[in-house]
Amino acid sequence: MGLTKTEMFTDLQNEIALFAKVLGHPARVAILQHLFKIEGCICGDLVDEIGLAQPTISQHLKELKLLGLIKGNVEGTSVCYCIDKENWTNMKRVMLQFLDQDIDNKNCC
Amino acid sequence: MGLTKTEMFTDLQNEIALFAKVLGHPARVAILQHLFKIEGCICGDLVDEIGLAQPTISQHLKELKLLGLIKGNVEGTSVCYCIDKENWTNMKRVMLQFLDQDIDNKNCC
DNA sequence: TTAGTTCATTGCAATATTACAATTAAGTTC
DNA sequence: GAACTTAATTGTAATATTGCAATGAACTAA
Repeated sequence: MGLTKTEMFTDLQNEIALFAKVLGHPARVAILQHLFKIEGCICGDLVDEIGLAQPTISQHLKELKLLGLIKGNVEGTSVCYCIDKENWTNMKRVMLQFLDQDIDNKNCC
Repeated sequence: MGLTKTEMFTDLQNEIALFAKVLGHPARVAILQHLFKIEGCICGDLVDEIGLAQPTISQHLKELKLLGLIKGNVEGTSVCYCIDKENWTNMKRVMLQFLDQDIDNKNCC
């Protein structure tokens, strides 16, 4: 069906999955890496940098913005995108708490 | 098109995206959390625990297994699934390196 | 005002994902 | 063997995602 049954899961499980999902495309990973590298960015740069068409980049930026990981300020004809530091840190905290589990494997395998 | 153009991205970017993608569904997050909690598991438990149908759970387990995050041992009629510690640690390392970036935001916003 | 620039939006096609009923496969128990 | 249990596989339907051409919106420059 392509439709995730979010109502069966906890808020935290859904939150983790949403964050992970938006990171689950190499173009969005590349965009974020680039924004970290240059600390502030114009979308035109990204189209050249990444190699996908402008509408495609624009759409990926939209998804990142929707989750709050980046924010954009209009500046003349351009739009300046950058990492939303506070939301990034929050996302990082949620993901680290999930990822940084350790296990004994004493019962199995 | 639904088809990711992986060839435009680095191996690392694709690897990060693949790991993130498999974590991008709450059922798989829930499965992993459960495996961590009980340290060794039978799939039947998961169907009851999570509430999706058996084939759906089986399919999610398959994806987790494909990425190597879990492994399954046949044990009689049941299959014992558990976290693949080594691969989990590797995934964690890759993701932490990506997530744990800091930024100054001195140029923008 | 006209032309140019930059980015968002719309519309569409192709592929991917999610979910499950039905079935199969492989083992156990009697 | 027959009946039962557990989990994988197959087939199918519905929705989501990805990508881009075409277009639109907003600003700038001449």
